[in-house]
Amino acid sequence: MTSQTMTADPGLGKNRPSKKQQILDAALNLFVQQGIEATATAQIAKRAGVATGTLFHHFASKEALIQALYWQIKQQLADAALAAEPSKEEDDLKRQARHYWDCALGWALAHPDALKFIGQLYHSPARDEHLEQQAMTQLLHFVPRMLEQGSALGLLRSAPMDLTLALCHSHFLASAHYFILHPQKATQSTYLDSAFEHLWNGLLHFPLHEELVLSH
Amino acid sequence: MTSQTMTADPGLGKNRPSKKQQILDAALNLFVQQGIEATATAQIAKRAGVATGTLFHHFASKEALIQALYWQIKQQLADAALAAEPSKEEDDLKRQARHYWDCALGWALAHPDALKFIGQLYHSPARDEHLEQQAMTQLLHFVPRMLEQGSALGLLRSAPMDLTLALCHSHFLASAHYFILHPQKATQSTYLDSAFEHLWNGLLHFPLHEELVLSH
Amino acid sequence: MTSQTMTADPGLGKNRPSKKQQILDAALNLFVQQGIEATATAQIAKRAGVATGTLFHHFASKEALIQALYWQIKQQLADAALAAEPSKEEDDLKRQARHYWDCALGWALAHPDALKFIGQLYHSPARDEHLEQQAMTQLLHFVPRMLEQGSALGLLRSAPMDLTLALCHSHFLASAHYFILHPQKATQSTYLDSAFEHLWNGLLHFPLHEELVLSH
Amino acid sequence: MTSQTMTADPGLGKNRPSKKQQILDAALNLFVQQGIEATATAQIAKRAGVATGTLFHHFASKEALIQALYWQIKQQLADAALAAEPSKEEDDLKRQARHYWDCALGWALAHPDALKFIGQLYHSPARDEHLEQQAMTQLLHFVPRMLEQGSALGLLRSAPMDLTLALCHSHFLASAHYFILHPQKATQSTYLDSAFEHLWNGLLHFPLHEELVLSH
DNA sequence: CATGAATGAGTCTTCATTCAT
DNA sequence: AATGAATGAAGACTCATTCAT
Repeated sequence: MTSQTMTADPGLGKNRPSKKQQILDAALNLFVQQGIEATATAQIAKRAGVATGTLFHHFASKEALIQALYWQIKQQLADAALAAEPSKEEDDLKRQARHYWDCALGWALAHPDALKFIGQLYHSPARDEHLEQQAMTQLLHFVPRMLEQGSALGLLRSAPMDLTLALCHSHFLASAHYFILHPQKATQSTYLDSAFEHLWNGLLHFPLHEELVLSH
Repeated sequence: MTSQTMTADPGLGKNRPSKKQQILDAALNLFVQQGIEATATAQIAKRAGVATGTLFHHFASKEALIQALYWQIKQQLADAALAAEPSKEEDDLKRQARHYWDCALGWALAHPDALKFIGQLYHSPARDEHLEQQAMTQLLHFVPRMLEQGSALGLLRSAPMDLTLALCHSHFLASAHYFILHPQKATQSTYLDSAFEHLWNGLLHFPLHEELVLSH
Repeated sequence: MTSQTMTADPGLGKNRPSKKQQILDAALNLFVQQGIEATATAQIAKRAGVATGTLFHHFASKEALIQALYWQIKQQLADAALAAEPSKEEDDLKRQARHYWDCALGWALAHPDALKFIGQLYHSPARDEHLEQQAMTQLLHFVPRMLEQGSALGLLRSAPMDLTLALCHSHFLASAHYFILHPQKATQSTYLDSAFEHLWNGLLHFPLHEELVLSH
Repeated sequence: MTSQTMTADPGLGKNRPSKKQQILDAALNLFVQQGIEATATAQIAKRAGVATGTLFHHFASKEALIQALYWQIKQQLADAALAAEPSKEEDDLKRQARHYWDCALGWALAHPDALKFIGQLYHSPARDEHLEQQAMTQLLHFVPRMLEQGSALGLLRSAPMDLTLALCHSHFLASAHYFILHPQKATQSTYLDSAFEHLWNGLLHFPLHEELVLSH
């Protein structure tokens, strides 16, 4: 929660969020419910309790609003994953990975709309590839770091990094999406473990692998 | 197994596809390039070489067109995966899985637009969950069948089926997407193997697992 | 029922009405339910159980269909009123008028859609004034005849004929409409008498009139 | 009693009517000339000198515009009839009725389009029966009041109220329509008197009635 | 900063009519 | 005579954006 947008909230002592944030909140909610294109700026403004014109004072265009929202969410997600960074000395890479996974998944479950929004943009042709790259390198840099670490230790398969990153990203999104759709299953460790194991095992390097399969 | 839509093409001897198919083709192309919402029905019709009204003669609405397109693609994908069904006697489950994987991935690479379209719809709030279920059970029934088989053999982890299915689906989509974006990598077995291994290993059941990790 | 459209019904011995008549029937029904403009020719054809093209074989245009329908209905209404023409010797003009009124109203109640259709066209700017005149003079000539007769006898006020005709026409339409909307009231003579008396008294010529009012 | 829509005309000192009123005026004019269905919203906007969107800023739909227009006209008509309410002490009910009649007819002749519009809607299947009821009870309440009064005095026939109301309404519409079509006749008292007498006599109660007819 | 009426190009969809079969 | 796929102009309505207050 560190890099929270602190735009000099004009609300002074009051706890009411700034109009800008109200707009972002309203937008997120509506985008997820109805889709991005299907949501009119006027509707966002109404839901946020401001005038139509006000929206365009804070965001140059609808497109800019979408990108600001996207960036804010990615930032919050990274913050959440890094919130209580595990001691670097932690010798167990898996446990470390699980720590990040739990933090990120926990945040996702607490902010289902944010996750769904990310998902919506993921496959959109309007997706800003450059923005995505930035987010990954600036915010979620710990993911490639861990992968390299594990690979160097011989624990993880030495797979192409960019492919692996893409697969991890998609795996996380799919898992989070699943648990958001079935909230009661997010409380059962069977399901939670299974999702993480699926990812982790997929990354592992197994000398015994072939034997196991052939001698089934 | 060819459930190809054979709508008694009125072109008879001529090889020209039916207007309905022309519309579907044009729609797919434009949807992927510009996004679904950003594509006007009039533009689809023009690209298809028919009148605006013709589109609505064949599809009740833009929404119906989208669903018809989705269904057709899923059907073709299933057909492709089942095209040369491996001998049932095949004792190696992994090889069998790889066979399906290669067929499906091959089709995806040959039809990048179709894949991208599926991806676009995947996270859309307009997504018809019911249709998705139908597609999975009617067309891609071989996936759950294999998972159960492997689980019964003790080869695969006994994970919740619905979660596993969702993760496999997303993994396939992400992989295909990656190779479509980087076509030259789709010719290198390093990459191709890596993508499949990631999925397969994630599914495996390892008695030795914990030991391996702890004794790294 | 004399001038029924006898278009050489190709149905031969069968009792099924000709396609042309089926179209007219379907059109009437839909026009009344949804409005004329709101009813598509394709819908009429479907309801009539014929192809879209067939409609345009029998009627040059939608407009022509409407006019044909209008004419047919006016004809049937006139036929109904004249069905059992009272003996000319009938000395009581009021009884004679009531006879026509009852016949016409009876037909209207038996054909509510027909009446509503006439009503719809009554105030339409698309109304063909010429056609209306023709209908009045050719089919309902007995109305002006009676008015003149009554006026000559000194029984009816000598009011301008065209104004009186318009008022009678509108009175009949309004009455019929009322009884169609409230069918159970069409069985009570209180209501039926009241509607007719209202018209008839309005036409009467009263030397005693002013006195009655002033000395109330 | 002037329930005129006084929507705080933003024109301030300027005499230019609000855009909303401009739209209503343009709509009335075009509806009457071409018919309601035959008039495009874009055409209304153009005639009103505003953008297409502006129309839908003030009225949710074409349907809503029609209803707003209808309501405004009924209001103005009621205002006109009640403009110079006759002294309550007026002992002659007929003279009182004639007063209302003249006021209403005068307004109708001064606003022929308004009258024609009412007429068009009168028989439309799109007619909102509920709105009609409201208009009658809220705006034109003096009509049923007079009828009851006259009936209590024994002057008017004790006919069913709702039927009588419908007949009076239709009679007024037909009369107004007639005079609008033949404006020069609206200056001759022969015609004006005749129209009113027709209505009034139709309402009267005549003990001598039968005798008069039988002894013609 | 905030407002919300105004804009007009653009969207999806309808529908009377035609014509090859 | 009957069919129904095809047409494309036209319609109602939307919406991102601007601007005077």
